[in-house]
Amino acid sequence: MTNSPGRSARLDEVAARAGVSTATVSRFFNNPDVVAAATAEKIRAAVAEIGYVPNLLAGGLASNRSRLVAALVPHLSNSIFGQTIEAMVEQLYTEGIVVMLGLTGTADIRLESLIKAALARRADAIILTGILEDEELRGLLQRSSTTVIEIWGLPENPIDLAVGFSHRAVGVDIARFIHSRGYLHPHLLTPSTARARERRDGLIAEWAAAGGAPVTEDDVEAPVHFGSARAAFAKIRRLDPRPDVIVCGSDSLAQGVMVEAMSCGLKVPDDIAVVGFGNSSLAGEMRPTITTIDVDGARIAREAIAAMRQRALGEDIKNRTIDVGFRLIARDSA
Amino acid sequence: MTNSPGRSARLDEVAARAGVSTATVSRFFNNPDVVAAATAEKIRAAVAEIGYVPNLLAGGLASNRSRLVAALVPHLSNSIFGQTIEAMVEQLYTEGIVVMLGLTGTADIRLESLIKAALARRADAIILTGILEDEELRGLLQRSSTTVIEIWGLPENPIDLAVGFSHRAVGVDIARFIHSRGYLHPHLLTPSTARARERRDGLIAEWAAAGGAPVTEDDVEAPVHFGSARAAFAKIRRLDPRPDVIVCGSDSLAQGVMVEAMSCGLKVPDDIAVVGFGNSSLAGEMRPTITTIDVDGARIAREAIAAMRQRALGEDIKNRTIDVGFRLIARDSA
DNA sequence: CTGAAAGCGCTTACAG
DNA sequence: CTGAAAGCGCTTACAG
Repeated sequence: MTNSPGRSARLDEVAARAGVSTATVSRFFNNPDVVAAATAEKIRAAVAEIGYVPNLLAGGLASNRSRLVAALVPHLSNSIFGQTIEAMVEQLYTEGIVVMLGLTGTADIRLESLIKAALARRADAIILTGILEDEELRGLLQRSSTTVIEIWGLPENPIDLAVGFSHRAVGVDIARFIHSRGYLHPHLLTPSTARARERRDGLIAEWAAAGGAPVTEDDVEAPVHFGSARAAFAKIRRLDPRPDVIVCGSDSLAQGVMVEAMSCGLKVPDDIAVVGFGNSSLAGEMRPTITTIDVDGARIAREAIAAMRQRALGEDIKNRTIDVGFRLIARDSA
Repeated sequence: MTNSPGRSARLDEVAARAGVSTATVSRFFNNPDVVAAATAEKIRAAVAEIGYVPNLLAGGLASNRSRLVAALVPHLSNSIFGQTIEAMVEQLYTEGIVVMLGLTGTADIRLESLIKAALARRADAIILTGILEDEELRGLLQRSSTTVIEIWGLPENPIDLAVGFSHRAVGVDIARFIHSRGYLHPHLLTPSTARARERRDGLIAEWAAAGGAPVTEDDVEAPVHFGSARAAFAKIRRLDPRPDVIVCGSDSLAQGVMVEAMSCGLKVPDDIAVVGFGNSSLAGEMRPTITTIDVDGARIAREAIAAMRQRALGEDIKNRTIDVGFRLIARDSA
């Protein structure tokens, strides 16, 4: 609790005060089991008296461990990734690892410089939500010793590790579901992202295979706003035959469609059914409740962290790809 | 584009290849204006050939600049802070500064260890959204050379710098607004956070001053879910006299109340009016649109970053506190 | 505009 | 269980 402002205490000052070597103080922080209880107590006291906070820049340089994980997502707001990021930050926090948040937006150039920023800080791991096509960047990542974990999707050729689920399978499941419920004219509202398009493709293929009538569809610019649904819905009303179920690329899109439909006097699901994606909290709380796809974002975070830990321990990782699956939750809206 | 996996290239390898000293390569990255064009070109080529990515752990240690800003917020999901975080990450990105995201939740212990984590990484600045009471922690921050910026609120005694607005003034403005609209029985739905309570206090004081009838109220546990509104609304219906306007601590709470009210056959605002807070995108897009308080989260981010920059340049900062204000946006819901 | 060299504050084999 | 010392990869006065 001493120290003049500006200069922070160093490890050797703690060591001097505790009457031990710097090596021992370092061990006290990084490998406490090996230091004797009495020694630890002296160090603890010295740390408290001096108000010592270790310099992890120096520590990271020396140990080659930054205790920093980079999480690169497209957006934060209205984003389904928020859940995974939140889970990741919370879980990593308990091990003293911190998350560097990178927002890639839709520009590839940003993804590139964010990856370099993460590499420059010697991030222990880089979590990627986007799909990285650039061969040069993939090579840069592979040559680095950093653990790279692609989450959310399930690339057939991962850069390093991957934790996610098959978006195509989601589309297939939704097709089967709406078919089994007897809907005849699905309309797809697909955000302009690669993953949403995979789901769309799966749905259309399965729907056609089941002998369904042609599907109508519309794109919605990502990131999706609650209100993107309005313009989309106006178009839908003019369609002939009018769709009897609208499959939305996100829950907030679904919610927007429902609010619009209901404010036009239509009943959900009787006049028009709606399916969402993501099982955000509002899906269960909207009236009527929203039929959607549940993805366990916290589990994705857990599996990713478990993989990092194995890597850090130098263990061999058998499954480079982990499928966490998903669940279709049938509620009132469809 | 060479290098075996595992070991990354060093600055001296670039220097050797370019035929210059390490000092010059370092200047090329950090102070490019001082290196001759021809020299710069040689270095650029060497960097590309080797695929060099600087080690910012070493750079930060040597220069005492981490290029890391810590942003500590309570939550990400359903959070009004997301907007500010997003703006901050985006703006800092252009200057090569990265954001460490800390989630403080509601436990003070987490705030403490997150502050220490930020200090340990020698963050160039620490952005705090919560209110920090702990004297010891305040002292630790003040003794450090880190710039501390409290955002969102406007403490009368800032640790260092503050950028935000008066939550009490928000309450006062809402009281005046609902009074001017002729509402008689406001009901307050207040999330259990310090800031929401300041707004509540301001509203109640002003309402009383204007001679209004006693206000009814209820607390809602933070973080507020879209559906927290349901239970709250059930209680409201039993109130006598029944409130004619519900002042909600957030837009999603307002939205939840509206959905509930409408599903009970009540008309908004005729049977019951609703006021939100935050002007999230859904406020303008809900039907009816939501009367709310707009806060310019991006501006908060901008002002905070401007302050950091002044600090970094060693300039004197005249205003330790910046009030960015807020606006009441009257829409259809009240 | 450029270079030689000291220094930033830790960690970690190695030896005991 | 502990210590002496080399080393991690940069930056930056200082001198030219």
